[in-house]
Amino acid sequence: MSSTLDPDVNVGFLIHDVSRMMRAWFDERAQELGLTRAQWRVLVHLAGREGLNQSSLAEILELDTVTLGRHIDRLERDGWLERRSDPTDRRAWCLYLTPASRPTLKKMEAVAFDTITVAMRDVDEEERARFMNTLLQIKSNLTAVEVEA
Amino acid sequence: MSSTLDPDVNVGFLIHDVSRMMRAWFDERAQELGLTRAQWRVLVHLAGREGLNQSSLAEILELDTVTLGRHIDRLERDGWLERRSDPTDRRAWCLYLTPASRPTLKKMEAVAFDTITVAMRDVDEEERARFMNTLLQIKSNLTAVEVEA
DNA sequence: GACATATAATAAGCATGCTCATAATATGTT
DNA sequence: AACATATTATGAGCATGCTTATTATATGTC
Repeated sequence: MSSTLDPDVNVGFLIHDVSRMMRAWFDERAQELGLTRAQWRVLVHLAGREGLNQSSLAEILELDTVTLGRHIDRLERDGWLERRSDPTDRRAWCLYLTPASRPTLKKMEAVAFDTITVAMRDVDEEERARFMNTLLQIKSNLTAVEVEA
Repeated sequence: MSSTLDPDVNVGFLIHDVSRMMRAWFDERAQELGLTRAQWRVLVHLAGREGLNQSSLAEILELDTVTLGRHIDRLERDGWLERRSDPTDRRAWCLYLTPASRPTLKKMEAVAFDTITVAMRDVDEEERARFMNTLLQIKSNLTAVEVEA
């Protein structure tokens, strides 16, 4: 029978496992910096695009506005970003990083770099490039189907 | 600067995204079958190894015993598996699929197959094999580091 | 201007992962 | 037998993803 469905080599399970393991590795090292991986992801994508509102950022992150809203709540509470009211739309908030978050983002980057270094040990440059390409292809395939549906 | 840390091409974020998107795609199609992806994963790994206790199954799934315990609660409540007391260890439960779960597992397999088919569109056999190998390598790298730590 | 529709954000609540703490039982040592 | 330690499972509580419903405000149409 096809190996596709063998749980030990099913590519879906494998991606899920790898994702979970990388997350765990990263979170363990990043814990002392006071930001979770998901929170960091929000800040990274906000950096350089400040002034965005929550909906736009949610779209970039491919997250729900609800899910992002909760992250923003906690990030604001903990002093990583600011909500400023939008002068042109009273429903919306404009998002800005606080000065405090810059150095922490730098440190998180180093942890991310370490994570990738460990994960990719013994995977050469060519193989990494192929791997990334396949991931991008899969992402694009799934995005395409979603749009159709 | 290294592209490694660009959020749009960071391999960690990419794996995370792909994992999330595959999960969403799968869950949407599997919803009517009454099992979530995570629950299905538990049942698939239990099938063929019945009589296991929760700790052993948690180890196979690389899940926490707490996390697995909650899945078992719901799976038992919904009639997908049975807990039978272990005659040799009064702390432990032995786990068994119910007859009802077999046909549903078959259907879930079909959904899994479709998921992979969609995700892997335009990725040829050789590239798939390379992709799987890299995933396995990453998993092994992360497992190795965990053991060291 | 009034009404219908769309958009930005939040509230409530579920599933899934985790950690830390606890209860019950096994096991190994003395 | 008694005690210390390990193992099996659960309880409580947090973070992160989701969906559905609601509130407030914009926008487009009559």
